[in-house]
Amino acid sequence: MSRKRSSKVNSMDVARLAGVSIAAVSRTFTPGSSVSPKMAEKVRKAADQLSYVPNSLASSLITRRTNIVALMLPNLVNQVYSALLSEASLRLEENNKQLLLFTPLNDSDFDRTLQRMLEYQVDAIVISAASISSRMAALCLGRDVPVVMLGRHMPSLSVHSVRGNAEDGGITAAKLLISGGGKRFGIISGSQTFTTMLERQQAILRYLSVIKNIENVAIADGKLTYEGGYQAALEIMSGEDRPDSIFCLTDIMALGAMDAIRYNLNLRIPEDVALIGFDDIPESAHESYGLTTIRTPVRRMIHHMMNLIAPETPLDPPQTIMIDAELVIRSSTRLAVNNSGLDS
Amino acid sequence: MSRKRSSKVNSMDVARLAGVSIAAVSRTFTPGSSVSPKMAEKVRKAADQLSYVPNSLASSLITRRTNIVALMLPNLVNQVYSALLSEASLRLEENNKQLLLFTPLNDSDFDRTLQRMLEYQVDAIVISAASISSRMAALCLGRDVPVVMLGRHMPSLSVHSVRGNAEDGGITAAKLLISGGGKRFGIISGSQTFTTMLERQQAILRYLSVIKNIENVAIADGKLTYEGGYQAALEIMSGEDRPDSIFCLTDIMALGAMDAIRYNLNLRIPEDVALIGFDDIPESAHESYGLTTIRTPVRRMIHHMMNLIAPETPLDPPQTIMIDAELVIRSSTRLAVNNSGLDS
DNA sequence: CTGAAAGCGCTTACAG
DNA sequence: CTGAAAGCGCTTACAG
Repeated sequence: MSRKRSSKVNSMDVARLAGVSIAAVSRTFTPGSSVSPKMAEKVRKAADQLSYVPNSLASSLITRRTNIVALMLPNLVNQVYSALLSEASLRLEENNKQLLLFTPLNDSDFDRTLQRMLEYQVDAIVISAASISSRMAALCLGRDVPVVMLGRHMPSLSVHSVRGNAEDGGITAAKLLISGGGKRFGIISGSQTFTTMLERQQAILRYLSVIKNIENVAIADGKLTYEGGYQAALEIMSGEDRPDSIFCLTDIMALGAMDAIRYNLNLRIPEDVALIGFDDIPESAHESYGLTTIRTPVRRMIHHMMNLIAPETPLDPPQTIMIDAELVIRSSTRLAVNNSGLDS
Repeated sequence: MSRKRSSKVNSMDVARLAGVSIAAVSRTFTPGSSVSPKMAEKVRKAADQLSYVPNSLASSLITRRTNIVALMLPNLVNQVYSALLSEASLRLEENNKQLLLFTPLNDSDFDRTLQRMLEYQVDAIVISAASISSRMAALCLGRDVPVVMLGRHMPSLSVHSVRGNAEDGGITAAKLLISGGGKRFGIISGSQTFTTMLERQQAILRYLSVIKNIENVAIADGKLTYEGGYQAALEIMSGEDRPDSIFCLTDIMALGAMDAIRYNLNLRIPEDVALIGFDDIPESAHESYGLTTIRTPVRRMIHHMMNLIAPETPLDPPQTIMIDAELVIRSSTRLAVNNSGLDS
């Protein structure tokens, strides 16, 4: 069978047909190796004839580089993660690296996932919105594989991290809603296991409290989904002191909240209620929504990630890269009624 | 340095510490191998002590299985692909397989991408909405790696394929718009390089023409994006014989079209114009849209894909699995004015 | 159940 | 520039 023969073609077969050593065929397929054009020509011809495909696993065994980077994402229902993945895939592809994707089912098997990444000898590990034990972090460090956390910082871990400035983002959001005349505030929050959510919320609450002396803020859990945001909005808006301004800790929840407010509660946005989100997912720009939001700087995050996983970048000391918040104003918020909010 | 030592721990180190052979350590880490509990215990202890992580690349060299399946997706801006990826990732994870992701930049390097997949010795190749040369298909077949195309069928290729029934979907959509009283029709189409788009469009046109004798259908290219759909809708609606019914070959374009119709043209949906999409992405269910659509059966597609890439499934003969269209009625279409449309 | 040995397909000093 | 040889870290008949 041609099938059997074909599946066994290796560098020796090519070498034999070309009448050269296996070192020669290895060299012609290794950019930068010293082979005469004549030799390379012979080898390539033989390789083509046999449909030879080099085994990168075997070569990785020796070179100790796989050109595979592992990426761990919590899910893809939130478009931010799609965007992160998409951008990472693009940049990696440009650099001839492969992306090995992991989306752990339950939060509990992060460490097992990490273990599998190491078994595959990945060159680097990128983790978004998930945690990792210090034991595993040490293991990665010990094996010289860089780890970068996206959108989360764990000072105790001594791994790289890249994230938006949640503190700054929260303050910017708070300033905007206040400047728009906001008096009563609500927050639709997400799972507290995501530190980013916590940081955003705390920044907002602190600003409201310290600067504006506002203490009673309605908070509801939007569960990081459209439906959750929808329900959370209904909950928040059913209270006696109905908010006129709502912070949604992610855009996807904000979209749900907007739909609930418009179509279930029949209120106007931003006249009756102003909303601001976080992330800037594509849908937020749709004319149906026009959500004002604090953008998650996906491209810049991936740009820094690429630098951090480069072999030239030392693992130690771990770098913490913080990217400034970027406000995207659309139509879900009110214009400043005066300058007091923005200046204070 | 502990770093250096740690990065060199292999089965020999473990064997030495445990006082056994390397075969023994290999066996304790290979489920189903015959090792006495006593031996396994000794080995595990030594392995833990050294933070040993087996090198799956080395073992793949011998077992000829990597447990890696390669997935090629055109992009992630369309949420259908996110859904496909998400579901595939989930199912693969459950089966202890890894997902190696490829998103080729230009259509031209599909073959090069495929080559790289083979270099990594992936167990299977899954391709969505992209083409592959017959040469590469033969190469995969020759190396015994199953290839399954998602949402596209190429009879000439002799690889597996799984897809929704585009013909049936197109007809279902046409029937619905006709039953809703549609008289003048428009189509917002996508890139013709995607056979699925072509099939949907042809099914619609054929049905309109053959069954209803409707020949002049306005067609505009929506470029498979929200913005493209928006522009295409403006274009189609600016013609003299303004359509009262529009087919959008993907939901994402339908969303753009809806926004254009409502907010730019100030027309009502479905009273002035009815729209139907294809895919059923999450946004289509949002209350702001309520898009009636023909669902792409993502879960069932991935389910079949998993079966097709199983080692038990023979590569030959290639299987073509066709999944029936599923109509999801929401509020962007009109109710049947009478039975004539649905019955004919 | 266990170990010694061959070998998976490649790369890389080393010597020429 | 080229080849012979050692070796990357593992698995698997084979013999005991």
